Amino acid sequence: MTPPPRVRIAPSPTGYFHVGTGRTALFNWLFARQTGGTFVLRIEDTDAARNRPEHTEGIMRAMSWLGLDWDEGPYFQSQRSELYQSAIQKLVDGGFVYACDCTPEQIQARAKERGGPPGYDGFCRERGLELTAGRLLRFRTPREGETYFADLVRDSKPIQNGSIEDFGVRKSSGDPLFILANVVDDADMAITHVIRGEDHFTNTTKYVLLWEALGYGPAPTFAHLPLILNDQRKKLSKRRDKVAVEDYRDDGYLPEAMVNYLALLGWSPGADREIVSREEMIAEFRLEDVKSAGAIFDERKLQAVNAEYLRALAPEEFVARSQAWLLDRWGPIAVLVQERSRTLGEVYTLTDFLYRADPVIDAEEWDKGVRKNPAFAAILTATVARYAAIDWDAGSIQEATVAAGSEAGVEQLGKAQAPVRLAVTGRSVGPPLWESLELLGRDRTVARLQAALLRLQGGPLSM
RNA sequence: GCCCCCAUCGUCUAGCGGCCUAGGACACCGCCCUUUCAAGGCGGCAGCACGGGUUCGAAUCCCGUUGGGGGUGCCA
Repeated sequence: MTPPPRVRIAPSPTGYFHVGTGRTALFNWLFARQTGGTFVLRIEDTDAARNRPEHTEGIMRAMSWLGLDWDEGPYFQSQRSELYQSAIQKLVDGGFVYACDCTPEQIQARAKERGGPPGYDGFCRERGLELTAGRLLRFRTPREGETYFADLVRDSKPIQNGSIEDFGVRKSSGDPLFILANVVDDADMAITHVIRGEDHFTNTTKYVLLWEALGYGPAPTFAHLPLILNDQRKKLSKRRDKVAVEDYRDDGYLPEAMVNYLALLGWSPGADREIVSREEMIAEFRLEDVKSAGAIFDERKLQAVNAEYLRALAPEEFVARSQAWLLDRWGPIAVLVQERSRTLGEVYTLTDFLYRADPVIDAEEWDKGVRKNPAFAAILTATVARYAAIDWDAGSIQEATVAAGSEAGVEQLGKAQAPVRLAVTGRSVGPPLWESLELLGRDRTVARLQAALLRLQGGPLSM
């Protein structure tokens, strides 16, 4: 009998939990739960520059929200350096690595000069540079032979070792590079199945080369999952796509619906079913059944799935869960409207802009605001531009609004913020604006400003 | 450029040589139900990228073409 599998999810702390990471975590989790295996959480934080403790909390919160409980960890690569150092020493002793002092510029320049492909050309391979600190260590990729790994999801064929460049394993700072830490940890944690995104497919050949050099025995089994794409068929990117799991949580999706939808991206329960319980997924999930083509993330379909889950809720539970969601949004702003409210009813109208898809625009106040402020449009245009480029906190928003105002020739803060307040909240009075915008979020704020500009274009005719 | 992967309705997918006149879901469009809007029911629109093979038979296997994606960092 083979021992139960050990799998892992290994996110790097980048500040949010990517839906692709969520799907990968889910498939690992399903596999572990189904086989009685172990699901390990490992934080890959070898890049000290990008490393922040609060990001790790975000990862764990998102995983918990999705209901993906881990059995071991979190392990932190930043706390396991002895392990990597001894692996590096092993590579040094075995003659598997050499020192390199080329700068990226030099490497690039040489590539350009010879007109060949970019990438490292092996310049230092035979220079016999001393393996001192301050120098990058590169893996001496065999020139002969080929390397192969089997994949449960997609076809893979042997790769000519000669086509693999001498990749770095230790930074000049002494810290391990991703590939090294990744291999060492998988070996140390006895990972049996590496289930990860297709973007790691090419890395896997290097992974196996390293694994063998370190004498770790049989390599794990691999399963490279199809990428989740945007509607341009490109890898989902933070810059232009809604990629953070927490954003979907904040928009009011149910975690069980999110999990169900994510499972449908690359896998199918078959028999013309789509809505399936967690238990059914655990029972029926097969890595071998995962599709190998990329899948576009379609929020409309997610909405439909979510709507089904919502309708299936018992009424009391629906009330409880929607209340909790409402409270989350409204709580932080409540205290800010206390001194502005004459009745509890007004508390609602002063804060409704936060949890409605679009603000309720009071036509009278809008017309009056536009009439009284010749720079109305100019201010909105200037804020749209500035809001895109700032940190999203109350202080920065205030600064940017003041700057936008003077750009539009308005020095009074009251006048500069009025159009923004009208555009975003629909009213001329309300809670403090900067905090309101911070809570509302950059995307929604900017979208409303743009909608207001559009509304303005039809404005003069109707006045 | 080079290496690798992928290819069924607009989108997510079922299909793993005959059950395919290609099924389901989302979206869209009708009709029914309904005081309204949803939900629900019924129906419609829409796809095997192309070209060669293999086979009695191909969406399913093979080759090529085209198209798409990923990788090509002292990021992970």
